[in-house]
Amino acid sequence: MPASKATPTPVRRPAQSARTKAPPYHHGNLRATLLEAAEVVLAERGAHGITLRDVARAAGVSHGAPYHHYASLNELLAAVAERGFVILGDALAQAVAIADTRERLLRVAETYVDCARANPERFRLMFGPLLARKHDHPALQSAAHRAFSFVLEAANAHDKKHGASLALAGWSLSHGLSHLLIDGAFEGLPMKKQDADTLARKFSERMLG
Amino acid sequence: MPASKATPTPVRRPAQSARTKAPPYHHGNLRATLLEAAEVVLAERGAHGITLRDVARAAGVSHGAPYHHYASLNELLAAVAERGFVILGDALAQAVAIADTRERLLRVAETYVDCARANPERFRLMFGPLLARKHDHPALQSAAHRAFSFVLEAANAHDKKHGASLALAGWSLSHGLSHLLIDGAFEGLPMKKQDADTLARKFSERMLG
DNA sequence: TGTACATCAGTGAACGCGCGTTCACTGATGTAC
DNA sequence: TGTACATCAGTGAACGCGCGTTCACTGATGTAC
Repeated sequence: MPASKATPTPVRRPAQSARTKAPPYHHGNLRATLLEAAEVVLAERGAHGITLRDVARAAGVSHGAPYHHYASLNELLAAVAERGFVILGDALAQAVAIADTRERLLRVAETYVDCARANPERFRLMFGPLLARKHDHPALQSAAHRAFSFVLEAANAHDKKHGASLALAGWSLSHGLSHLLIDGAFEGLPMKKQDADTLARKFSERMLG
Repeated sequence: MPASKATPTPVRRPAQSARTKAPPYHHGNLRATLLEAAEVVLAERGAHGITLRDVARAAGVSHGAPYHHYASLNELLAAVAERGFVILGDALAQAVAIADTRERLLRVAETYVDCARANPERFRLMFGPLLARKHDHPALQSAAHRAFSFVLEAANAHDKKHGASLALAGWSLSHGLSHLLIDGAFEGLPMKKQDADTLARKFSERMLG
């Protein structure tokens, strides 16, 4: 951390932001930069086609450099998935900040689907094979658990008696809608473009009666 | 097709079933055998880890042999996905063969989820990147369209006015439940094992009111 | 029925490729004194 | 402030690997006559 040094430290590290071209040595922020680069590559190539060497290229470092920050490609991907759950959790935390419990549930559904559509490949990664082995990735597991808990709590707040069942049903609805939308399964169906944005709310209203 | 020959044809092709060890030449049924082998490898390794060479090994032929039947690995995978939609479509065709339109919808949901849980990796393959490029695989596209049509029609039969919306909502519900179940997202939640079998029906009842 | 021959559907060696990972190295940094 | 040195975090060559695909080949089959 060069910033902790009190002396002026001239132009040795010129405005070392993540977007600046990386210097040959002591990047200073490579761990975070790799995570960002992985998101970019993921969005381009998909979880199937992502490669450690691609990520290193995108980050502007040699392909050996990432091993100083992540033990393997799998750990980097787990970090991306974890970040996805953190982002989803943060978005849901905002969504539930409303008194009306019915509207709260509708907003949870909307937020969930929006999150998936905003970054489809990351969404697929989050629920891919990594999640099945979440016990190997504690940080991923706890981030996922946190995100899920907002859904469960919102349902419980709305319906104390059948909260658990409502939560899983609503979650399933949002999750399935997310997948079908990003997979393009609805293509060819008579549905206007802007309708897609309102489906989460409409379907959830139907479920809540 | 050796079977079309009228003469007895002694023991040259000894009980040539798909399970018999393949003879070195002129397997006779390799296209179908490869498809079966691909399903086995898919279930073991997942869509991510499947390999043409693995499939050839599982089928008991050299790794060059598949090219006489499928132009590429991608075409073989498309054929597996297509078969998945055919199977799903057949199951749905049976499910909708009941007069009561409400019960019909409940059975569609049950069947959909059962199909996914019976073969999770194939389910993932069916809705994976191949589906997005379904225009390159007409047979896959039409099999998928047929399967989807059962869902849409069942909803229309139950509710002429809001059929389209109900169909997509019910489809989303079943699809999301399928994914969450096979991804193990519900693990750790207070839910008895046998409950999973009844979720599709319960959630759909909630949605239908 | 027998024979010649075209075609079909396998084999297995070979190709180039990009991958994940390792490793000896080295330049940059921070710290003890 | 200056110097010696340990440590950090890069580089880039190298490794072995399995992959998809191609290709010359050959054994088996079916057919024309």
